[in-house]
Amino acid sequence: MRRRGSGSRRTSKKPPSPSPSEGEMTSQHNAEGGNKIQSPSDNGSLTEISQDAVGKLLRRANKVGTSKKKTTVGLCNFPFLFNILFSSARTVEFVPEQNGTQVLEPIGPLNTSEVEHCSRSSIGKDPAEEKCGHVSLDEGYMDKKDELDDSDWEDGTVAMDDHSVTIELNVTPDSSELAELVHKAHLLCLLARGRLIDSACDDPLIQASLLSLLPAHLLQLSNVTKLTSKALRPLMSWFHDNFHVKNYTNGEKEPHFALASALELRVGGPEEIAALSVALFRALNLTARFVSILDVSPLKPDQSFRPIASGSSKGIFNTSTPMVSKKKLDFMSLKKPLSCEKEKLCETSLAHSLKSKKRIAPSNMDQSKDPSVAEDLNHSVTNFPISEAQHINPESHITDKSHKPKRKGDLEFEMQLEMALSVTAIGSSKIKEESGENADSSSFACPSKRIKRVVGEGSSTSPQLISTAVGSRRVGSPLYWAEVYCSEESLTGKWVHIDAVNLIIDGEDKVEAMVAACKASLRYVVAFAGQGAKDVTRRYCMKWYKIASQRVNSTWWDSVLAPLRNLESGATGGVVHSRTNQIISTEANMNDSFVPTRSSLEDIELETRALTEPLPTNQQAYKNHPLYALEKWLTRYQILHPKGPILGFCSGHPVYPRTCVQTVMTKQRWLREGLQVKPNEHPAKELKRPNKPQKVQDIEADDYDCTTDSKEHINLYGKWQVEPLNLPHAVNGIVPKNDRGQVDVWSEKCLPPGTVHLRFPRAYEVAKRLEIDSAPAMVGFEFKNGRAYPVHEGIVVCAQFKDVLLEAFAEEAERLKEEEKKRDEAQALRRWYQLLSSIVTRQRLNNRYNNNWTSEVPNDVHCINDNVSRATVCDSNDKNQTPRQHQTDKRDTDLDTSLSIPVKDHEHVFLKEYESFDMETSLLTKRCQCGFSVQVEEL
DNA sequence: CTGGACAACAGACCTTTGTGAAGA
DNA sequence: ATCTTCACTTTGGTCTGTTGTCCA
Repeated sequence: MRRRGSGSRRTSKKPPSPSPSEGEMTSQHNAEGGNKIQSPSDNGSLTEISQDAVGKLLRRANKVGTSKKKTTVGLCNFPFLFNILFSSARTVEFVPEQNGTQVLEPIGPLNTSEVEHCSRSSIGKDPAEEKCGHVSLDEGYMDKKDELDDSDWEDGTVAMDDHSVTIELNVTPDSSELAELVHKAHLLCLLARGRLIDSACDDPLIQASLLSLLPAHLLQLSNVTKLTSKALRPLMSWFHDNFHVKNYTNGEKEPHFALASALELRVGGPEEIAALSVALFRALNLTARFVSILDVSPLKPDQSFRPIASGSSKGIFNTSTPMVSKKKLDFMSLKKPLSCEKEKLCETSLAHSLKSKKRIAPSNMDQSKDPSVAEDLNHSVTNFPISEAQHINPESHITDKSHKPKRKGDLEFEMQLEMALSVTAIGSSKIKEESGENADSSSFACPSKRIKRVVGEGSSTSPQLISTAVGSRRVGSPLYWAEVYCSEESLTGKWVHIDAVNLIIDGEDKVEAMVAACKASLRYVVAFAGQGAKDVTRRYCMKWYKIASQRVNSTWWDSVLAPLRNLESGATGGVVHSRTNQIISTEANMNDSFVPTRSSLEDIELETRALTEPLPTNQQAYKNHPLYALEKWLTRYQILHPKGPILGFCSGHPVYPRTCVQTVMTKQRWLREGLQVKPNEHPAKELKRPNKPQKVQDIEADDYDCTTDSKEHINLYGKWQVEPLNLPHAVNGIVPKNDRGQVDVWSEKCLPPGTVHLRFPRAYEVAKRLEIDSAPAMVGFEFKNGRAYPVHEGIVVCAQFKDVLLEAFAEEAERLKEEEKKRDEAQALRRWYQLLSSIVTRQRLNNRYNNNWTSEVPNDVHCINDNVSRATVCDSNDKNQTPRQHQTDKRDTDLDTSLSIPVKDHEHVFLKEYESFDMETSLLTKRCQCGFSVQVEEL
């Protein structure tokens, strides 16, 4: 089945729960299912921001849609945006039992996995790569779409291939705006997604299940008061032995349920495994965060968006393409001896709580045994058995420094093989698509692909190999990990990076290299805890200048994160968990004096990182670098002052701190800032004046050579060369004016002391009438026809006249209003007179030249007030002002005469009973007892 | 293959204070 | 003679960011 356009989409049935419209989104959602938002400040603002962004997006897309341009990129995502945001709020008070039922619904409300998938995989990709594969995805889309303007969706091309959606992306001329909106909305989605996972990590059931699996000696970690990263290694070894990353999806399951499934099967996607590690830490009363790279669609258009996420990371997210084939799983399982003990344990612990009927073959289960765990207690990560590690997790060998390759070819082949197995479903499907052959065979058949090794220089561990097939799609990129707060890790404690997927502990400085090796960038790294979030990109990104331009406007991002940061710091800052015995009370309730909190210490740490970024190696990076500058890349109006210190060199050019870069301006520009150049200051910089055709000025310049120099150069001055503007004071009510008899009011700062700027209209006339000295205020220039025209607005007067003038203006305004009213009334009278005169004239002419005038009288007689039951037709002054009248039943042959006879001493009375109304002509005929009648057109 | 340097290009920015003829 | 209105003509050079190409 292949559906295209909205026509066919309309036929799809709606999901059970109606989707709220844009405007009602928040309220409806909150009402639905009784789910409340925990923190109004949090979700309120977040939702508002989300709504705003999504609303803009919709409007923008609708606009583009109506202009017959394909902008499917935004359209596809809108419905998901709604849903993801709902999901975000929905999870705050999450009850596992309820969700179990939700998840089991065959087609429920669009869940976030679809959103995630689509947003990760759909945006900005080539049509051929666009596979968003979920039926409910399309249905959710349909549902929302129906509530929106149908017509605006016609241009989006969504073709369905069985269970997949093809999205075509065409770049529109104003796509930058759209790209930014999509970027923002996508960010919000991923934020919400992170909160979902974080919420799942707090699930007591999952935590309890994890604890039940944990060997007794590892349980002691919960009593450790002085935690170091080293102490976590046995735990991570055990975890890594027992939980495996697979190209496996938990389908459409809601995160809590997906986590539970992964826990039960001990196999899951990277996100699930990382989340389980977080849950485990939290179960052990450790302060832990779930950290995720928000792999968001590009901020700028025309940048292809290839999600970092490999298919393996989409465990929770459903994907369009089938996940790793059964064959692959079997292949993996064949390598791994099984241990069913854990599985049984797992089953018993979860069987009652989880209704999952899915069970992966036991072959996917654990292959490690308890004894090995015991042995590994004091084992470092790098001593992990090579073969086992490789088999357990293809990526785990990355961290293995002691691994000795047999032969280069063999190693490459093995790596390729394992990568192929661990690669995402999308990856495998892409291989199929691109090579047109079996994914397995394609990956196996290319052992000659070069292996790139990225050596990460770790602080705690030895250099690690990060491997990826060069030229192939990105695989193994870390997307999710945990951060555990280790109080003994440094003087003040430290958040320690723990990547359970790749078995890396305290490898924060390796993340960037690993991500870079996968041809990705970490633009946003966000840590989630306590339903909140905090941007910790600085911790992992050493080359901030590379990502700064790819990040959204920091003001917006900070405002989005502000409420989430509070939640996050509330959860991790001081008292960690209410159920914990390990109270780390570094927070406010210590005493009144300032106590540095974890959050504030981390802020300082991140800020320090921002200020100690290493010098870039390429010159262009200095162009807009926030910390460093090369003189070469300064702009026309920039200068180094002071010129030093030199922080280093780049390609022979000295590197200066950015703080030395000062902006220089002309005297005129400083004037606008309310500043003037100090006397006897030499220009800090001279610019060559552009060679404009000077016309007459050239001739003058020839005559006065002494002025040529200043004409040819623009003198620029720095901030240190200026002082506050010293304008002449207003004296004796006289406004100091310039040589043009006006005051240049670039800003309020430019007003001479003792004067005010009055902007009301006709101010000049009012001041003139009161004989108050004033000067026109020139507020700027308008450029028309290649010339500058001064723009005047209001006047400048001495401050003491302000009130007088304002009063006068008020009186003037009142007077003008009165005059205008009188003028209007006079004009109305004139027009009435004109109208009635013309009517009478017309009647007279008709009477004189056309005896059958009555039949031809147009029905254009308008009675202004048709509710009036009386009409006075006598007018002693002007008989011609009688309303147009005609007698139908008693016609005088000489109407002119009849009209000329004043109807004195009689006032026509039109009684209701004598009225008649002609429906056809809408004419109401009123009759007086005297026989006089008036026709009135009903308005 | 990658990154740096450079050129080309497009868009943004800055510019910065009437006059003469015709008609009322 | 004086005042008011209207047409005139639609810059253009430089900076800056982006993109493509070449080369080490």
